[in-house]
Amino acid sequence: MQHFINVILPIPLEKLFTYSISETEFQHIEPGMRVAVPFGKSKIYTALVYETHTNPPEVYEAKEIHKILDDAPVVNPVQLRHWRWIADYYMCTIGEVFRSAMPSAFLLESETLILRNERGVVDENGLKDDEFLVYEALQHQSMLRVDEVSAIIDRKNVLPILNRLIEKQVILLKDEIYEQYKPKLVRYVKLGSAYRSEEKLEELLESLSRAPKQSQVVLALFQLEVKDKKPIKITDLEQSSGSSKAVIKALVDKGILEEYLIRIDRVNYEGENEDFDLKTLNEYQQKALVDIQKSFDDNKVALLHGVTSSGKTEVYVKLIEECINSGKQALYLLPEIALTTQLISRLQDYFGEKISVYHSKYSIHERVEVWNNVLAQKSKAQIVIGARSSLFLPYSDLGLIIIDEEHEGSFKQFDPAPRYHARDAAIVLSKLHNANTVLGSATPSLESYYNSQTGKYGYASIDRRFGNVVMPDIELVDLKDQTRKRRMKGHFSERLLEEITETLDNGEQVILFQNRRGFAPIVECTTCGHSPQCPNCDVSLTYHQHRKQLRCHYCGHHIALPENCEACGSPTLDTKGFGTEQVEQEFKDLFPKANVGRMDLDTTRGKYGYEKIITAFEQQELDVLVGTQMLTKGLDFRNVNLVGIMNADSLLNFPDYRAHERSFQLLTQVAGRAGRTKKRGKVIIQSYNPYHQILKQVSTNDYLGMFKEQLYEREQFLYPPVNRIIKITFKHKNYNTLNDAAEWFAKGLRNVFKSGILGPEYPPVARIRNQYIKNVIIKVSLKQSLPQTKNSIKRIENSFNAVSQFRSVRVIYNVDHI
DNA sequence: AGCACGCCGACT
DNA sequence: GTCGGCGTGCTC
Repeated sequence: MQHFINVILPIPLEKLFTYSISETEFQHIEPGMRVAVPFGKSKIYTALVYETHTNPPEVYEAKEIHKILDDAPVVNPVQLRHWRWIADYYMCTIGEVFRSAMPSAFLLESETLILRNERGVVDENGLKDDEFLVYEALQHQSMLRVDEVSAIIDRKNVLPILNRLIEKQVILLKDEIYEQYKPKLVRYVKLGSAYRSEEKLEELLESLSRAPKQSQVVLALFQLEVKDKKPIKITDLEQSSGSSKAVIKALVDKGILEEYLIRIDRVNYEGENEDFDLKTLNEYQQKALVDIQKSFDDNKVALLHGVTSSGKTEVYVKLIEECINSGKQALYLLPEIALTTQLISRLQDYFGEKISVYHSKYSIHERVEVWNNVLAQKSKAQIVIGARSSLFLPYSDLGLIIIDEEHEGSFKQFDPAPRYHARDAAIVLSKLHNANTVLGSATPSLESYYNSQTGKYGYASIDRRFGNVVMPDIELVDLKDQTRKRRMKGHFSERLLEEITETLDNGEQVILFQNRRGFAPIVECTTCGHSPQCPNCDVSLTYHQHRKQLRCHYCGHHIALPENCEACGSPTLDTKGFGTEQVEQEFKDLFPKANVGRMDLDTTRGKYGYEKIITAFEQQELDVLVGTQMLTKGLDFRNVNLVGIMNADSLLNFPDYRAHERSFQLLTQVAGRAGRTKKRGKVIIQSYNPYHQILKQVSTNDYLGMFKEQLYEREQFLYPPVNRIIKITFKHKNYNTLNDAAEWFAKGLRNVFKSGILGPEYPPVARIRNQYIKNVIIKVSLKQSLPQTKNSIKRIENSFNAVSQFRSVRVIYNVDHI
């Protein structure tokens, strides 16, 4: 009997692929294991076994697998069902879900290596120039990679040449597969076996008397051994002996020390392991906890609506505690930017080593380790705290999912497919595990609040700040008025300056918020009005002061700041608009004595990027922190008493139906950073339009008013939560092709759906990386069947692809686009 | 998605 | 005359 497996490949193809396996392999292989399979003419992919069977495919001969990569499944059946749901709901392939769900180190890569053919007889004169170059290179190097060959002969397509060289017996090819994950090994030292006895030791020290450095090392080693009674890392020895690697190496070479390797986990909690007593909840938290549990009993998702610094985390901690006491796993999801050391160490205080962290700043190796720990149901991974991708870990027994900062748009993956919403996908996952779900926020998304109002979700609230700290006092400042009266100094109004002065005089800290998005500093010629544009995208270049550069935020193109206007030649270039950099600069000029720090994408690169700045601010080395939305999340600064919002209008004027909701959320969250201890905090919001409803609602903390008003608008214009939307994006490098294609598709949609089709329209940035972009939005009524709607769309796409002209147009679906 | 195959313009 | 452009079709 023949045996086969159907596998998922990490490529955007809808179908599963069938490979043949031997009887022995059949005994061994289970769904969820990885196999390496040949695909196409020359590629080897990591595939995931979906099922095994004995039905030979009818129309083709199945290839054999290359090899089995796992002894046991690394993905479980619940995950596969979850992936299937994501692929269906978000209109992508299961292969795309597979690719983004696994740590990249699990998806090994194959590479063709070029080796000398030792047995071939080479006629050097019979080689062409480029062939000779490769031949020559192989005389110096035993092997070459394909991209190296391509660099040598300065051409992309190297296969014809390689084929000729194989024919001429110059080279051989070898397929190399890399398993990317390597366990981390740490180097340890101990005393060489020859020196273990007392007298030998004395002899040794004697003999080293003329090598003070070396004897210092040996003595330090003793001390460490006595102190810790644990193996000693080379790095520790180096440190405590105050000597160098070279000295230690000399001792190892002499055989006085022995070096050995121990495999260790990269992800380790190294804090104190004392049990923290959970503070008892106050009455409001307690009430919320009871309400949440009530929702759980009704099998409902619970929405926890608690104002900023109301102590939601303590409620989560109680829930997690309960969950892990029943032996189940718990997942705490947060937006990437809210995953700060502050929060993690706070949770580690409660749960110690039971916590694993998983997010994008972790290395691929660390991710594999967390994955394996979850898979093995190790207790150190019983609680996972992470960003949206931690949804994909191989949980076998989830009891609780917490989605904190539930309203955050960044839970929706935007760029590579699957374009999933982690909150919604988490709710589905939770259902698959029969687990409980809590959504938490100080400013719930309209969707979630709506669901809690219709009874789909349960609802719990905390409307008081922890310790009865009062909500901050929010003051609106009219920039128009201030400008007219000439009271502005740069971008600072008189009121804001007064408050900053007072706060600094009191030895308290200030946060200044400027969201740079959509209002970046551009350069403009004051003579002709020209501003430098990106050659690849339809945007003005933005000015970055620290490098004196103009940069494109979409494609990364950058040039040095020109001296003269490239259109009219006048040296009258001036910056317009402002971002965090400019706020920082102006502030320094106004308050030369204060220490100011800046927190935005530019200053927080790297794994410890945020931490440096946050710690400096926390320890009050900085008096003022200027930043973007980054500083709204999960940060708890005790000594901040003033928050200044430089310009609220850029948020409000965003061309998008969610702009108002988002502004309310963002401003409320930023305002919540002020006055987290006894004293009442102060917030100043500067705006040209201080009578805007949203600003009023922010200043009076009127969530309900905002909800009602926004919901009314959504109902009027058929937007979520009363309707679903699917966005289709078309991209092509040719302007006309794109327009024709988008129109054609939209017409097809209008034929089927009659109403609810918007567009095609250009997005605010209509060309990125030389690709023109158009969007079509489909509003899908909640009564309409979603699967049927998607089917209709796919059918239109099929006929669309039959038009040869349109085949090269990229079509991207974004279900529930935010 | 990649990647090879196949048919047309600009150059060693 | 070749190199390399990208349109087209396929991958078990």
